[in-house]
Amino acid sequence: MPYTTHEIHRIEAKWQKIWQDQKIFSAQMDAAKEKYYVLEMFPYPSGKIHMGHVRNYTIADVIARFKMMQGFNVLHPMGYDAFGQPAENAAIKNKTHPAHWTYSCIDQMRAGLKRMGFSYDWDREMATCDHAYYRWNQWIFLKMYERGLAFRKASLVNWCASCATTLANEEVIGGACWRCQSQVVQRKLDQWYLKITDYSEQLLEDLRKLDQWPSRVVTMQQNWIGRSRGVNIFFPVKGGPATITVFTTRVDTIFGATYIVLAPEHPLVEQLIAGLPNEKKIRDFVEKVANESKSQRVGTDKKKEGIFTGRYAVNPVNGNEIPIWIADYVLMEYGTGAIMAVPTHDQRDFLFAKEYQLPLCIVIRNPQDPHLREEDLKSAYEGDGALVHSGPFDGLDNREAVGKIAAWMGEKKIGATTVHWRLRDWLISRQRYWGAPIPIVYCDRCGIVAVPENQLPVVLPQEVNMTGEGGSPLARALEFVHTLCPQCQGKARRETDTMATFFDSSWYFLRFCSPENGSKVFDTKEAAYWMPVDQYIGGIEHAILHLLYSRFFTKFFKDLGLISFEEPFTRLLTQGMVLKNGEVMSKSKGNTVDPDSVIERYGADSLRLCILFAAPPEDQLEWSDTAVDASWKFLNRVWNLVEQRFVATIDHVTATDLDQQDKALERERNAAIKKVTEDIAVGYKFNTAISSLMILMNVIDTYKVNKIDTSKQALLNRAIETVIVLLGSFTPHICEELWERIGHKESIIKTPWPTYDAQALDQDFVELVVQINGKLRGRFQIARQTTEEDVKKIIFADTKIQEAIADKPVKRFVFVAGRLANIVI
RNA sequence: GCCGAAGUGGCGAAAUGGCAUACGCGCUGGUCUCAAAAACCAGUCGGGGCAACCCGGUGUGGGUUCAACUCCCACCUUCGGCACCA
Repeated sequence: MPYTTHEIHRIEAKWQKIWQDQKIFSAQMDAAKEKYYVLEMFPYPSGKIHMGHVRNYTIADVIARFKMMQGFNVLHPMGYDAFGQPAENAAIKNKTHPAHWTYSCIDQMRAGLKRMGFSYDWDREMATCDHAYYRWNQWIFLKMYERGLAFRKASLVNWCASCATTLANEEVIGGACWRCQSQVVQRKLDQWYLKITDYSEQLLEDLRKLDQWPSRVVTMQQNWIGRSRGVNIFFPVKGGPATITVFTTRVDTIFGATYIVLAPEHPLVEQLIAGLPNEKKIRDFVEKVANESKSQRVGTDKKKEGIFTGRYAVNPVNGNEIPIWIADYVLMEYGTGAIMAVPTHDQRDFLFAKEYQLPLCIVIRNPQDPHLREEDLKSAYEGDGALVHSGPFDGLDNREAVGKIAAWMGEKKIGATTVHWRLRDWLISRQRYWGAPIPIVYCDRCGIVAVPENQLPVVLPQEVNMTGEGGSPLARALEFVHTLCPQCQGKARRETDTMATFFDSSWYFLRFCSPENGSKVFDTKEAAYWMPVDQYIGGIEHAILHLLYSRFFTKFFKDLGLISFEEPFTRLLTQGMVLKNGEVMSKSKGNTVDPDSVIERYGADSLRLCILFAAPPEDQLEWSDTAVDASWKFLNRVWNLVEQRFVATIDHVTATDLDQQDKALERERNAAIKKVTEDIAVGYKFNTAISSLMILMNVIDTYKVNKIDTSKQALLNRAIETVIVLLGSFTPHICEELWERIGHKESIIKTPWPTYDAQALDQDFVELVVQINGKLRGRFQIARQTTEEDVKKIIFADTKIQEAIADKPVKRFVFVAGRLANIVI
């Protein structure tokens, strides 16, 4: 029977049912067995699965199945990151409820996942929009609130007008909303924050432990956390009473500071300009900058603009009086919102100083041009050199001077060494409906009151009027809003913002260890056994957002004493995107390929094989219809091989004296075991693992069996079995079917992973490459153990080699046993 | 500007410093067929040669080495991240 489309569908459904009925992938804690936790970043349920999901989950599935066959106790769960704005938007558009929309998407998604035959423990399936899940969000929030890690503050926040909600810093990509790409503006609002900055040091330090993460992800996190060591310098304002604190990483240039610049939003601005003659002009300027969006303000080629306050500060190292300016190129969010300007050694300051004719003073001598004068400078010199005009530090190398000047300033109490972080606290309030309610109540008498633990969950009300406009929808659900204060029982109001959905996904991997637990956020014994996740797999787009937040939550749980490890994900794989015609597949570009349509024609196995074979997991993958066809052809070959050449009545390999053909078959069989095992284990090189199976197939195809000789048939049988077992993780349905057909009773998953015989890999004769001066000049079939001396004799006796050498003297003879000889003449 | 990754046939791609292009696609020719499809067999980096074989060749230019896709230096291109970060 050929491997027809009809047959494929029958077989795939059959085995999916068997796996389900027998609970083959159900994971139970077992202290006697070594665990392995494979997890892919759980999907946002937006409808049917797409090729990106298929790729992500196929990679994970191969790893999970491979580990199962290697005898690990594998946890491989799946769930849905189900809260979020798209559900709300879709509900508004289609006049339905977000819950309805979300659960119907989940149904479609689950069906798609099952059709692919993934090895999930479906008993652990969960969705974050279920109150059995999000009540623990609320619990975590309360624990953070108790410890001062969740707090409310009024400040400028990122606001996306099109999404009608606030955004975390991590959600602003290049000045635009991560979801809808509209420009983000600043708004002053009272909002809830998580104090992720308390963990800056740990989040940075522990990156060192992540040696099995892609280095670029580690680097991106490093940059995001952005530790910079420097000095806070205190500049007294002439005529007092204020002191301006300036942060600098270049304290070595302090003697070259010729003016000071404040950010327009700097709190001292008001005090400094009050009562000055040009007060109004300055205020107008501040106003003008405030009205610019961030991207307008920091636009790449934008000219720096500023205004003189009329006031002066005293440089504490030399007593120089320097003017205080306000300029748009200084940002309130970074450092202290005030800088000392050193135009000779900072290009930004240089451009500004030239624009407004401010003074320059060289303090680092450029070794290339030591006599350069200020008036000849074409740009700032940002390199190294010896200090000049720097009082007691003249002549010092500027890098050495950094520490010395900082120490000196510290002693004189005119500066203090400090560390500045780029990481900001995490804004989690969202003015949207479809999210976990923040468990807080506002009481006129008691103020901000946390909802007591025993009153959780604060359930999201069903009936809400959503328009996508006019603030939090929950604020209009009066039955929800009006409540009693847990402390005084007086009238109170609930918090009507919901939590950012990244909160939900920051701890789901822990919940998967005990998803049914109704009394605790997670079972600590289960978590101690299963966690950390051994292999995490997902897209690079989460390099900062989700992965940073999850690391933060993990550290928080450790501080709560619930877990004992620091990092949630031991090894991380970021899979490449799936492209069509050179562009990322997306609905808006209209270049998607529906996995279902491929499955319909070729089956899930061909789709899986095609995706695994086309490119290494981390690389981009260009989708090709012909490649699926090729995968199907290959599986068809395997199918026909079993049908036509496997003889079930012969099952033992008895022959001991193998001929050349037998040895070649055995060599390829063992080589395939070695290659597939190593390729999966070392670098998830599925593409080359599969190619080695194709090579084995090619050898099997040419292997001839004498009908009378049962030992040859036995060898062939064994080679066929090896193909099926090794292929089993890649294309599980067809392999289970064939495995059963050749007489096995148990699932292929229960079969131990095969081992190879190193001796069988050795060849009696090897091809020795002979080079002359590194150029290929001949090949010789030589017995494997031939010594260097004997090789020399054979080679130099060869007429072609003799011709090539001619009469030139041999200077050197390089010999690599079993591989190559190089004659240098 | 800074940081990171990558650049190899017509295409997807492969190569512990040791035969460049494995494996697959596509293409060409053949077997089978009335014919086609499928399947199978052979060929397939460029140039020269009837041929054995020779020459060139992994983004560019240098270097290290008996030997470089691989290591080092400089540059070009593409992609990704960060970015008036003081």
